[in-house]
Parts: sequence; structure tokens; C-alpha cells
Amino acid sequence: MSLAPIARGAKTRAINKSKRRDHILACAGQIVIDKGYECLTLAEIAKSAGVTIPTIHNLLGKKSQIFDSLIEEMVTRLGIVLSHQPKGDPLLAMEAFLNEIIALFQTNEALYKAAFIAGEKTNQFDRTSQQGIFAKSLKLTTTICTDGQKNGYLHGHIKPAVLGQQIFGCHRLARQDWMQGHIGLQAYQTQVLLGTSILLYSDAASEFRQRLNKKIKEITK
Amino acid sequence: MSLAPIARGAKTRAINKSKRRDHILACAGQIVIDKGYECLTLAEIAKSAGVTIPTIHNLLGKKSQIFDSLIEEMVTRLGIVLSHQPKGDPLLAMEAFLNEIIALFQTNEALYKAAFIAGEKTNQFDRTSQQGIFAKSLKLTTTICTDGQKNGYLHGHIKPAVLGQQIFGCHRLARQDWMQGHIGLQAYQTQVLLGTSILLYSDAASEFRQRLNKKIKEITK
DNA sequence: AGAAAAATTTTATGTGCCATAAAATCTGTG
DNA sequence: CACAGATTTTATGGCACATAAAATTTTTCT
Repeated sequence: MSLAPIARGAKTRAINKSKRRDHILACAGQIVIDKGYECLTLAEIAKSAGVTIPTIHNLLGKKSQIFDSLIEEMVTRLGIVLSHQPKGDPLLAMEAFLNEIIALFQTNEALYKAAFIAGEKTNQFDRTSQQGIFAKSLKLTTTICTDGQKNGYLHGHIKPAVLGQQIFGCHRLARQDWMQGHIGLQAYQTQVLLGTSILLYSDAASEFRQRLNKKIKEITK
Repeated sequence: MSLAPIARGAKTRAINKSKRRDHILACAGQIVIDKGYECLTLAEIAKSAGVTIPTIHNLLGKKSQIFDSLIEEMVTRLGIVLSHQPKGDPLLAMEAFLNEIIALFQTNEALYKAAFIAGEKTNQFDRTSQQGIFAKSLKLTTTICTDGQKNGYLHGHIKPAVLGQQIFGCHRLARQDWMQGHIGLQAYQTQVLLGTSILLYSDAASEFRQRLNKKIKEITK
């Protein structure tokens, strides 16, 4: 009995496999964009990609793993946004952060929405992981509050960590509403900005407080 | 050709039908309590109720309608809580409101949780209806803020309607987290209370502000 | 009581979805 | 260009919801 034969052509095959995989994923993404999340069935993907269902299983694994893959890219892009350094007073920093997120979602609203829905269903957005977008977002809002205190914008009567978490909550709630189709990106933005302003207002030093009050009035007029 | 025959025994039948219906619903509820939401299949209900699947369809309609029925009672009870009149300063009123909700959910946590999940999936909690728990909750938090302003607890720099909505948001977000199993009822309560206190703090008059600050410190210590 | 009428339940069946084993096909390399 | 191994497909199964039509039960009326 000889040694097991060494696999030949492994590299080429791996490259091709990856290409086929990407093609199927692209089809899956397009289906979500065109027909919505609930139409993303294996049969639909198979038809669109010109393969059979078992091929999809073979290349991408279980259906939940298709979601995983779809989400992966989204998480990466979101991660980039979340690693930007905040600048200016807390309101400006929060606004910049928010605007970047909205702008990102606008590039492909349906797909991002679907990815979030899928991520929630499959518990993809590991809330406990320090690497996850959850932790990163929270860290960002908290950092802005901490800096805001250092630079005299906030009193610190309310701990920056607490304030940051509350503001992060505004983001989460608005995103939920958006994901579930109750509001659009425009309202998403407004809703978060209002909540953020009020929360900052609760701990703002006098001068900054004026600015926030003006902002709040402007939004709610 | 004579007249169509008049249905006989209609009343008795209706009563019995209702009983059978209730029995099946009770079984469905028990399944949710015992085995969780995802185990609530027609086959499971049928087995537990000692009937066949088509019988369930006959008595309760489509599966989504089973949820509707399960939710109905919950919404009624929640509606009762939501129609209680708030008393005392805004913090006390908000606390009373919150405590009633938590106490209610504690009576059968699994079932309430399942009902909320189902309600969200099937869009049961008509967000637009003035009769819905959504509108009622929002109205309650807003009323507390309005009263708080009248009685000098709040400045009114932030419109009571806006503040009420933000506080309502705290409830929604915490409930989401609870529904999705990320936090328990205890944390639910704490989270809402903290958010509420901070939001009230943002517009609180001097004396009340002290009280809120103490509360916030107490929760976040 | 017992037959007729109507409601109710069940049997049988269909559809849609995800999933996998085993057979058939294709691919890259020596 | 043949072969080894990777890849795809055919065939099949399981599970859940749903419904038509047959069988059964219940109620009422004589």
C-alpha cells in the first residue's frame, strides 16, 4: 500500500472555487436587493446563479452561512467607519459619526437592511465580542463623551460611559425602526440626532448647552 | 324551491366551539412556556391538544392567527396597566408605570416574551392605531412629562411630547433586549429607569434635578 | 327514539423549504 | 490525453404549513 496520493492542482482549484463562491454570493445579494429578504431561498439563489441547490450547500454550507458571508463585508465596511477618530465638540463628533453611517447605508439600503435583519436572526453581531460592531459603536459614543468632558463641553455629572451607552441606545432603536421598515434613512438620522442632542444636553456645560438647545429646537420645530 | 333551512343549535355549538378553541390556545401557550417559541408548531399543538392539524386550522385559522389570539389577552392586560393614572412627581410616576409592566411580565415571562416576538413578526402591534399599546404607552409617558411641567418639576425647555417619546424609546429598547434574550427582567427595569432618569434630568428644575442625580448615581454606582 | 341536517373532525394529499448521500461529470496536471 | 480527485447533479428525505374531500359526530325535529 503506497502513501495517499498528493492532491494535484490544489491552488488553481482553490482560486476557481472562490470565484464560484463569490458569484453565488453576488446573486444572493442581488436577490435581497431586488426582491427582499424573504425571497432569499436556496432555490432562488440556485436559479439565479445557474447552479443546483446542493452546489450552494457545497460551496457555502448551510443557509445561515450564506447570511454570514453576506454580512461579513458589511461588517468590515461598518468597522472602517467605526474606527474613524471623532473630532470637534461632542455634537459635531456625534453628527459626523451618524452621517457616515447613514451615508454608508445609503450606498445600498436594501442590502444593509437585509444584512442587519439576518445578523440579528442568526445572532451574528456577537454582542459580547470586543471586535464586533456592537462594542465598537459603543466605544465610539463613549469616547466622544469622555473627550467632551475633558474639553469642558460636558460636566461629567453623568458618567461618560453611561451617557455613551444611552446615545448608543438611540442608534440601536432608530436602526431597529429602520430595519423593520417603520422609518426611512432620513427619519433614522433625525431620530438619532434628536436623541443624542437631548442626552448631551442633560450633562452639557453652559455654552455648549445653548448650542444643543438650539439644535433640539431646530429638529423639533 | 323552499327557503334555505335555518341553522339549528347554533348557540350551543358556538359555545362548544369556543371551548375547544380555548383549549387549543391554552395548549399552545403552554408549549411556548415549556419549550419556547420555536417549538410552537402545528404538529406540537395538535399532539398536545389531542386533535389533528386540520382541526386547528378549522378552529383558529392560519398559524399567524394563533399568535393573534395568544397576543389578544396580553394586549388587554397591558392595556389595563397603561390606562392607570400616573401620580406624584415624574420620576415616581415613571417608576410606578415601569414597575407595573415588570410585575405583569413576571407573572408569565415566557408567554409575554413569546407574545411580543410574535406580535412583532406578524405586525400585530399596529403602531399607527390610537388604540394600540404602542400609542397608549407613548401617551402615558408624554402625559407624565406634561404634568411634570405643569407642576414645576420640568422646565419645558424640551417639549414634553419630545421627552415623552424619548422615554418611551427607553422602554422599547429595553424590551427589545429582553425579548431577544440579552437581558432579564431585572436588567430591563434598571435600564429603563436609568434612561428615564437621565432624560428627565435633562429638563428637570433645580430641586427635582437633585433627586434625579441621586437616583442616577445610585443606579450607576 | 331515531332519522335528517349541519357542523366538525379526520384522512389523504400538496406545496415549499432546507438538507444530504451517492452517482455522474468535470478539471487540472503530469 | 488519461487519471485522480474535486465538483456538480440526480434522487431522495424530512419537516412545516395548508387544504379538499371523506368520514364522523352532534343537534334538532318529528
